[in-house]
Amino acid sequence: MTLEMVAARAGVARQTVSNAINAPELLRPQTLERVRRAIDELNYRPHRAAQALRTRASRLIGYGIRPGAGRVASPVLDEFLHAISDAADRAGYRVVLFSAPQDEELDRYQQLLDEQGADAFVLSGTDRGDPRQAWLHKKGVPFVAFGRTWTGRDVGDWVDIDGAAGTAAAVRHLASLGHRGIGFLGWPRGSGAGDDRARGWHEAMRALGLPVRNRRVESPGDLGPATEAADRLLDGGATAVIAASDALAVGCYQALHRRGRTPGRDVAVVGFDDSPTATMLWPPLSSLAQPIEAVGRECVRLLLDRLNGVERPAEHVLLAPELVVRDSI
Amino acid sequence: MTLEMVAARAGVARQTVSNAINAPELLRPQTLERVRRAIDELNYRPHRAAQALRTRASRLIGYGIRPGAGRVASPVLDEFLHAISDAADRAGYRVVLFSAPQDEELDRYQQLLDEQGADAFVLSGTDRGDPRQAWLHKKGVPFVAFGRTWTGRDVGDWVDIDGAAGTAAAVRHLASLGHRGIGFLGWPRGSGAGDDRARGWHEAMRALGLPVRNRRVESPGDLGPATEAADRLLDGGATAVIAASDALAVGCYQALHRRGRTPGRDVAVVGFDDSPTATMLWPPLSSLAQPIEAVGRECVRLLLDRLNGVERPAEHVLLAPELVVRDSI
DNA sequence: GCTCCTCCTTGGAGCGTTCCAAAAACTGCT
DNA sequence: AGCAGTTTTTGGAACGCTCCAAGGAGGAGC
Repeated sequence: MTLEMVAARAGVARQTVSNAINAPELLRPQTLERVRRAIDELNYRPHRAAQALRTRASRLIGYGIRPGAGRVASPVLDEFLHAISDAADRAGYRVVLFSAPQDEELDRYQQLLDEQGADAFVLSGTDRGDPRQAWLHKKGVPFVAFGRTWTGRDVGDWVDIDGAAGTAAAVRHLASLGHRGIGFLGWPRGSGAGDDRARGWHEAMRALGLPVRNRRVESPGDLGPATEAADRLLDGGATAVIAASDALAVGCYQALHRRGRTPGRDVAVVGFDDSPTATMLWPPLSSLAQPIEAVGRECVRLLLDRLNGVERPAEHVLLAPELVVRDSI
Repeated sequence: MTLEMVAARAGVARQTVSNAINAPELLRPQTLERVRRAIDELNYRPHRAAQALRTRASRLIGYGIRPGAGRVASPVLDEFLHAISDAADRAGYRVVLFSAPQDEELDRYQQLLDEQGADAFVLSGTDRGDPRQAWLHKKGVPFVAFGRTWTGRDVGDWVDIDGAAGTAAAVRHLASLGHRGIGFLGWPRGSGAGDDRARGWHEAMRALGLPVRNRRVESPGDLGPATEAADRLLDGGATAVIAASDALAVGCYQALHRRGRTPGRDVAVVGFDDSPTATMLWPPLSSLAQPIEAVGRECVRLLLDRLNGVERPAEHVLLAPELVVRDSI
């Protein structure tokens, strides 16, 4: 099925059919109608490779995945991919996956560009000093990142979760219930997202005039270490705990159980991520849900700007997580 | 960067460079060497769209995702996508995502075929009577499914987790520890995977001469219902419980806690899926881990056969889950 | 030195689309 | 009806690659 065949059926020239699809305003209404009917009848769809060859645009968005990272990589990747793929689809783009082992990451991006296998990229799992942003920016390749580089010198568009807004909202919610001893159970300083979430807690506490001294603890790991860190908060008399992740919140649950206390009834606990685990705990864990769907949509929106040649300074979008209240409060 | 430019540099004809890449055995060693050097020096990579146009093959593998399904859709999708994308990459293929809402699913597959946006498909989330397999088979489109249709009339290749082998292994493991009252906590009859897992438990029990009467319960939902179902097993004196999923196993944990009993010490509990939640529970839940990575590799292996025109009857691969023993046993 | 044969290399054509410039069909006005 | 100006339609060329059939180089045999 080609343009030529549609053209024959509609009794017009090849180019006229092409125009009917790409620039319908050029056709006389009755011609357009005739061509459209032929397209429908034949169920014609343009051949993507031919379009790509001629227009030098693949209409594909590259998404590099780091093999071996396995299930720990990013628990939300799944949903994020759904979201960007869905949003891209609506704009006529598709997401193509490629493997990008960390040691030859940039080479793989280069390869995709060389073979014109993608017009743009979506990055995720960005961490402090990720080289990809600067590299892509220098090459003038459109891209958007889910996550900041935390260097303060971001050169491209990004969308991220406003961790600070999330923890701050949790603080305010807990304070409105009468809590004054609200602790923060986080990771060691140095990680961008971790520090951000801690900051939100800290600022909201100060804004409310609540004491922060000895109310912040750091856990180097998820299970045992988190339990010990939570112990310190509880020893200090905290009546509520906000954790930087659901996994850390589980540590707090353990610490409470060991003391014969019950999350929710005795001490309020709030996690972060709203992972599937949250509803499986008892009592169900309240958590800050990341609006991943919205992140994906925003990423694609920003990317489409670039793909359409819109000139504007780098845009940064922060989306606030939503506190999902369950019985742990 | 085109073939022509590489040819100019190597002092040969365009076609010779193409041969150097696609049929190196046709070239005299010294010519090949010369061409290879030119390719390296210029960092040449064939333009995928041009290749696709000429060879009528996009070297893309389509993966349809059902939008809106969200995080519940498939907890393992993430890892699976990594695996197939990685394996495909090694064979020069890439995975392209497209949205396929359930109500117009086949149309979307058709669309991709019409625009030659993919040469083959990987299906997942197949359930009883999934129409996609038969449809693709009729059209002669290469595909492979992660999961059976459970109709007994599968027309194409598939790879699946051997649920029965998993639960059977769990039964044998528990029996070897001296358990005789081993219960099965499953879903209502009618789901392919659920019945399969129940069957493995049933057959292994009988093979070991252990009683199955009143040892199988069904839970229509995850949390409350699962706890009640587990209660019935415990009332019946079961000393070990094998659950059809980690979520159900959590129900069993609840039932035990309510009775003041401890999983592992008092009653052994085994889940299925080895989800991230398993390690976050206390005590850490033993579970049957699905070899998703291997499933992905096998899927791609089968698919490549078809893409390379290998003629053979449909092949079905069953991969056994691995029992990950933690403190809940 | 010539022919014949084999092995290697080459130019032309075409995949299906869009760009471009030119032709054709209209329109309104004399 | 004829003309200029505008709108609509058209055919040729090109994107970068691989297929195909034909050309050239080199070696064996006379």
